[in-house]
Amino acid sequence: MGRPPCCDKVGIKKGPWTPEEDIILVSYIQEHGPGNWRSVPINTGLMRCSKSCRLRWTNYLRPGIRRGNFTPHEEGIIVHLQSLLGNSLVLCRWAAIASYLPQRTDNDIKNYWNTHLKKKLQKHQAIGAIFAPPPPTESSSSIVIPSTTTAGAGHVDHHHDMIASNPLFSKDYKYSHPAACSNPAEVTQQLIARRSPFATDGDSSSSSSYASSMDNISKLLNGFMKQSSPPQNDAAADIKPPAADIFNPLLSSFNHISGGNTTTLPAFNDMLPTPTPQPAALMGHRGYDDEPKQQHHQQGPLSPIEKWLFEEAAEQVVDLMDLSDACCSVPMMF
DNA sequence: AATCCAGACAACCGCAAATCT
DNA sequence: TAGATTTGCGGTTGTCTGGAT
Repeated sequence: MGRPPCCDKVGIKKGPWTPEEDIILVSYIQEHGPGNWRSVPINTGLMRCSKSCRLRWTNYLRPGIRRGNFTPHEEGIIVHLQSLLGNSLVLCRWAAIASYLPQRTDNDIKNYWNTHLKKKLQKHQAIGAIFAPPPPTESSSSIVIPSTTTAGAGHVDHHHDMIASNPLFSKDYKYSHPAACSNPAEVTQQLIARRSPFATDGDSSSSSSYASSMDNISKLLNGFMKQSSPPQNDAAADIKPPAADIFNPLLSSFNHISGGNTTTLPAFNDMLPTPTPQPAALMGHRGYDDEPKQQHHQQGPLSPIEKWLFEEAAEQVVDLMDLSDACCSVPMMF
């Protein structure tokens, strides 16, 4: 007696998305906005489940997504927050971490962690196991929590070790991360400031994110518009072709934006990610897409857990600074 | 040139929480 | 209030690509 099924399981297409499917999805969302995902495959004729449509949009097609290499600054944030969120809660909160990097998706961050940062840290920790001073004693005041992440499976992590042994903190991160300053209060403020998706931190690279995403979609649209071949299979033949009156303005808008003009397409502007760190992400609340949008824009007070995390982060940075000072004379292995 | 292998990343799966009737 | 359903998240898998042999 709940909601009707979003889609029929029979005939659902899986695997990589085709440019045609992307176009259909983008054009539909451009017209109707994201949300109400169960209606997307029904109304577009896409042979995909609503879940797949949402994932495709969220992780790939959504405007504002920044693709490509992660900066040392971003790496620092990820490693830092992963050391906090990934080891202090039951699960690693990729969504919470992603909320501090509005231009990156949780999937991207997760992938980047698993393919790059995890190995980087493991390598460093392996070296550290040989050269590092004795581990802290149990009398240390820091909280020791069993790791539940894949990265840390089977061992207990100490926050200080995690951060102090972090090559990003001791090298690139130390000098590029705005939070890597000597004032713990400022560090906390900076972390809190990142709750705002529109907070500027002087990162010049951030300005390119929207354009790069627009560029991708523009290419997609261009490629699609050039194609004159009919759908290659029966299933695709059933797909309702997007109307030209949707595509033409869409294409011109994308070209306009990706061409360097800062004027944004209003409809897409409204759809820009609202990556305000959601207390829900920390508290386990599951928000819905069709929730009132202003809810995501509100900064709101910090949840108790967030407060605790930020306070602890500030305390740990103080300790980190002590450690960094102590280790400054030690040549880095990188 | 062909094959193998590892890295990168897109997509899927399962689960839990929220929502609806 | 119960049960069905949707939605979102984290973990995992599958596929593609580039480099090495």
